[in-house]
This record gives sequence, C-alpha cells and structure tokens, in this order.
Amino acid sequence: MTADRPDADRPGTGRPSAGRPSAATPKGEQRRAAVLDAARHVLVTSGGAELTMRAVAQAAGVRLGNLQYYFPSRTELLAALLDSVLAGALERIAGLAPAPGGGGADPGAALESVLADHEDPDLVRLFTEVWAMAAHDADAAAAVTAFYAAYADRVATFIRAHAPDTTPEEARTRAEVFLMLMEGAALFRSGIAGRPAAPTEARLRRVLLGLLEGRGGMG
Amino acid sequence: MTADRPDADRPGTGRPSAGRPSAATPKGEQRRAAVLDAARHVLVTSGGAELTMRAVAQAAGVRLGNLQYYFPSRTELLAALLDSVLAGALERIAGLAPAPGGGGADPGAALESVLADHEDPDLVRLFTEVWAMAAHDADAAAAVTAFYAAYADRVATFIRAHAPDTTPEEARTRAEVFLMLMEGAALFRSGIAGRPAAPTEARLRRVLLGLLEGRGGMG
DNA sequence: TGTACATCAGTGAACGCGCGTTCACTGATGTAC
DNA sequence: TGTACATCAGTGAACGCGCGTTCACTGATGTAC
Repeated sequence: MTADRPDADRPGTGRPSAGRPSAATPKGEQRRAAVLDAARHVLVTSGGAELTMRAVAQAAGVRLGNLQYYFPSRTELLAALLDSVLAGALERIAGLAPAPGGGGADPGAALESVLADHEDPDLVRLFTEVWAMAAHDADAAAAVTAFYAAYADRVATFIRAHAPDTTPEEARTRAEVFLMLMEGAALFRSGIAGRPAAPTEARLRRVLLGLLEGRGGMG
Repeated sequence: MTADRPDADRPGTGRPSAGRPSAATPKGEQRRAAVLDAARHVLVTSGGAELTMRAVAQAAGVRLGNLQYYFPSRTELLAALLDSVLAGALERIAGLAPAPGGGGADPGAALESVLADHEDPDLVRLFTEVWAMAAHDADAAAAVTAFYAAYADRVATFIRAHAPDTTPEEARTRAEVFLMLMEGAALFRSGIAGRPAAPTEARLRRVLLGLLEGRGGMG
C-alpha cells in the first residue's frame, strides 16, 4: 500500500453495486470500461477458470501492474464485471419498456426483440457463468436476484400497460413465469444444451405470448 | 508412464460417456464411485474453481497419488464427473416413466415429484456448473445435449402414455417447452436467482401441467 | 504565462503458493499350476 | 494347500509453472497561485 494510492480514492473500491467510482478522470473511466469489456470477452470465450488477471490484462492491452491500478484484486474485478454484465443486460431489455406515448408496445414485436437477444450464444455463455457465480457467492446471488427482480418488474409493467385491467399480482406472477421460461429457453436456443426444432420454437412463442397477454392457448 | 499402468487398462480411460470402465475389481469400482461422490460434493459446496485434484483427494479421504491412479488427469476426472452427474439426474426423473401397467401415471403427481427434485439447491448448483462446462467445452456440450434429448424423450413418452391420441411431434414440442420451463424455474425455485412467491409457484404448475396434458389454461 | 505540487496512470520485477503432473516405489489381492 | 507371478491399489516426494499480489518507482495530467 503506497501513499500514492490510498484505498479510499482508488477507482472501483466502492464495492456494493460496483457502479462507477468517483470517476477520477474521463480517460481513467474509459480505460476501466475497456478493461471490463476485455474481461467479458475472456469470460465468454474461455470461461471463468481462465479469467486470470494476466489474461484480462493481455486482452485489454494493458500491463498487469496497470490492471491492478484499476482493479486491485481479482475479486474486485469479478464483482465489477458482474455488475457491468447485469447492467448491460437490463439495458438490452429496454424493448419491453412501455412506449413513451403511454400505451404498451405490440407484445408480439417486443417478444421477438427479447427472444432475438436471448439466442445470442455469447450472452448465454456469459449468463451460465453468472449463474454459477451466484450459486457459490452470496454477494453475486444478491446482485443476480436484484437483476431478475428488476427484469420481472419491467415485464409486469409491460403486461399492465398492454392490459390495464390486469391486477398487479397477476401481472407479477405472469412476469415471473415468463422469466423462468425465457431463461430456460435461452439455454436451449443458444445451442448450449441442444437446439430446438422449428415447431418447438413456435410453441415456445405461443406460451410466452400467452403469459404476456393473459390468453390461454398452449395450442 | 510406468509399465504397471498401461493406458488401455486404466479405469476410466474409455472417455466417451465415461461409463464404468472394465471394472478392474469391485473394490476399485467402489472407490472410484466414492471419489466421484466426493468430487460432486466439492463442486456443489465450493464451485468449479476450487475443484482441484488435491481438494477432491482430501474430500474422498484418498492420497493425491492414489486419486491419480483412478483419474490420471483432472480433465478425465471432470469428464467422468459430468457423466456421473447426468446419469444420476436421468435416474432421478424416473417418476416420469410410464407406469409398468402400461397406462400413464397421474400427471399431477409426476409433476410434483419432478418439481420437488428441481428445487434442491445442491442439484441446481451442480447444474449451473454443468451448463458453464457445456458453454465452453464441446465434449461437455455433447453430453449435456444427449442428456436433455433423453429427458425430452421421457417427457414426450409420458405425454403420449397419458393421452395416446397425441401425435409424436406434438408430444415432442410440448416436452421441449416443458423442459425449458423446468430448467428456468429451477434457477429461481432453488433460491439462486431469487425466490418465487406462492402465486408464482401455482401459476408455474398450471403452465407445466398444461404442457403435460395439452390443456390450455394459463389462468 | 510560468512554476510548484498533488494526484492519476502506468511500469517492471519479484514474492510465495498451490496447482497438475511425473515418477519410482511398496504393499495387497487375485490367479495359475 | 503352497508357491510364483501378474495385476491392482496405494504412497510420498519432487518438478516446473502460472497464479494473485506486493512494491518501489516513473511519467503524465491537472490545478492553485
């Protein structure tokens, strides 16, 4: 611990929610984000076991010592990476947000947008790592739980925007089952655990749409 | 490589499906299974990063050198562990098998049995690791894909046993969506990614039963 | 505009440690005659 | 039943390597006066 880098001033030291620190400098902020991007890339292509400080430094084009200026320990890097992944995923489901005009967007179109996202193998690979992290680390589990709660909120809000007479409780339970099916489907549609045929894709859409719109219709 | 242990005779060398090797001896066979149990325990409680040869040896009450008699490399241990986990999981869904008398068992009861299994946090933790392995390793992905194909087969068979006029294609697609929802639900019901409230549990059952029985009824 | 100084960003070497793996060896168990 | 021998199971020490982390240091950038 040198006098130049007191703990309290280091970027990224504010652990909980690992959000941007005090942002020392635009350049530093940018580098920090670039390092997290590189870490995500390593995680997706090589897996958690090979997510080493050295591998991340090399992928980011940064020296090991410099990497540790931004993330003093591997634990902190992982926590920040998790937060950044979850924040990115939340942004990505913006297609589910109610339209600015107040009315709900077309459920079919919204569903297609979210489904398209969930079949990206890189993203699903990332999430298998996130789930594994959550399964063994309480902090990670809390972050993941918060993420899915926010996700469910958006879906529930979408449901009620489209059908205003739906009770909040009903919307919430439909949203949660929708999420379960979404996450399970991602595992298969990404090719990681098989690859569903076209009829299965069609039925999946019917069930998901049924959950969004409150119709029956398992067909 | 000593003359005493030629590759071809080593237990566990027959990689694909890593099923029992030639079974040198009952005792050896038993030890091998005990080692895999210990490895599973380490994986569940500590995660993949801490699944080291030394940790497994200690958990199994075996010396490092002896562990390597059974599993010469960590890679082989992991492959055998994966196979053993998947084989165990297939046995566990036996409740979905058609009753010996020919007729299908009660879908509600079968569903409850499978659901009870899928909320065991240890089992789900195990599967998050399995998914992560499949996401980064082609051999593992093949094993996992085969596992889910067999799982879907059983569900489809169950569906047709209960409703014989269902076409094979329809049973298959219903089974696959059933699986997707099951696996996604496991993530939440085990407490790893949140914890669904009672109304969500009820709706989940309705949707799953609907898929098994071919009713509509998202309620 | 110039100077002084604090902070930010980056460098490079070294550390101790746990890892997977190799290896020569010993003891236990089974089998053939 | 006894002996010889091959195979199975288990031991213990050592190896080289990559890991996270520590640390003293240098250069770049911003800020106060």
